[in-house]
Amino acid sequence: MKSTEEMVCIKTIKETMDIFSGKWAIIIIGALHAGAKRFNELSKELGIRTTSLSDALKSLESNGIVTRTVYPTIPITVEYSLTEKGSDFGEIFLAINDWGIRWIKNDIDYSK
Amino acid sequence: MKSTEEMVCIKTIKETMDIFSGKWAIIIIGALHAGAKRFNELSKELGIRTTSLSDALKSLESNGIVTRTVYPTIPITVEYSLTEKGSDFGEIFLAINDWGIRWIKNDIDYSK
DNA sequence: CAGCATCCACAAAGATACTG
DNA sequence: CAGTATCTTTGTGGATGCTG
Repeated sequence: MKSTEEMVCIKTIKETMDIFSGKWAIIIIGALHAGAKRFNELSKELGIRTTSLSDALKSLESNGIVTRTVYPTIPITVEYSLTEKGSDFGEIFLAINDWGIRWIKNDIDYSK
Repeated sequence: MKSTEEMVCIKTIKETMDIFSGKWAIIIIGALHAGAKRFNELSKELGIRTTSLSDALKSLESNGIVTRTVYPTIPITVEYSLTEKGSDFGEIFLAINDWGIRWIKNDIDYSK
């Protein structure tokens, strides 16, 4: 399906952005875009408090963006990964990333 | 420039999202993507208070996303339009719109 | 018409501490 | 390890009214 100006719908954009509002949603999706990660991995990599991360992941899970998988190890291991819906959002994530590379001037370390 | 997983940079994403955070930034860009609009036009079309709109437009202007043009009519007329930088973000806006059409179920009225 | 000033409400995020 | 509980702080947006 191709975008046309005629198909642009403010209401759809609003609802979509509601899902991804919040400081961390898109960052988390970006981190998971490279592959599944565990709770504490995300917390450390992104520099986000466990409280905020927990809230954000719950919201993303309820919206069908991420999947939570529990491994009954001791101690417990929990892995988060993108659903198809979430992975499909990766296209947007990459577009944002590209835009940032084009227009934001900073010392870019692609390994971070 | 093409995106690759290796070029993804969390820091860049964070800075980019800071520019577009807030409830209205991306909505406003979407509205201006179809062409320049005046202050009150935006306010009515988007259902946004003048205070919030004013703040959002100032932020976007300071980040080089929109241009403010004043026409010395009586009463005064002010028109907002996207800069090249802002217009380039339209690609992301359309991607978000497409994603919403694919995954958000609602009664879509493309004329709105 | 295009805002600004002011006040208020609420949500989101940070800090610290604690648990199965 | 993967969270939850609680409290505090901050920020963003809404409401109302006024001005050049």
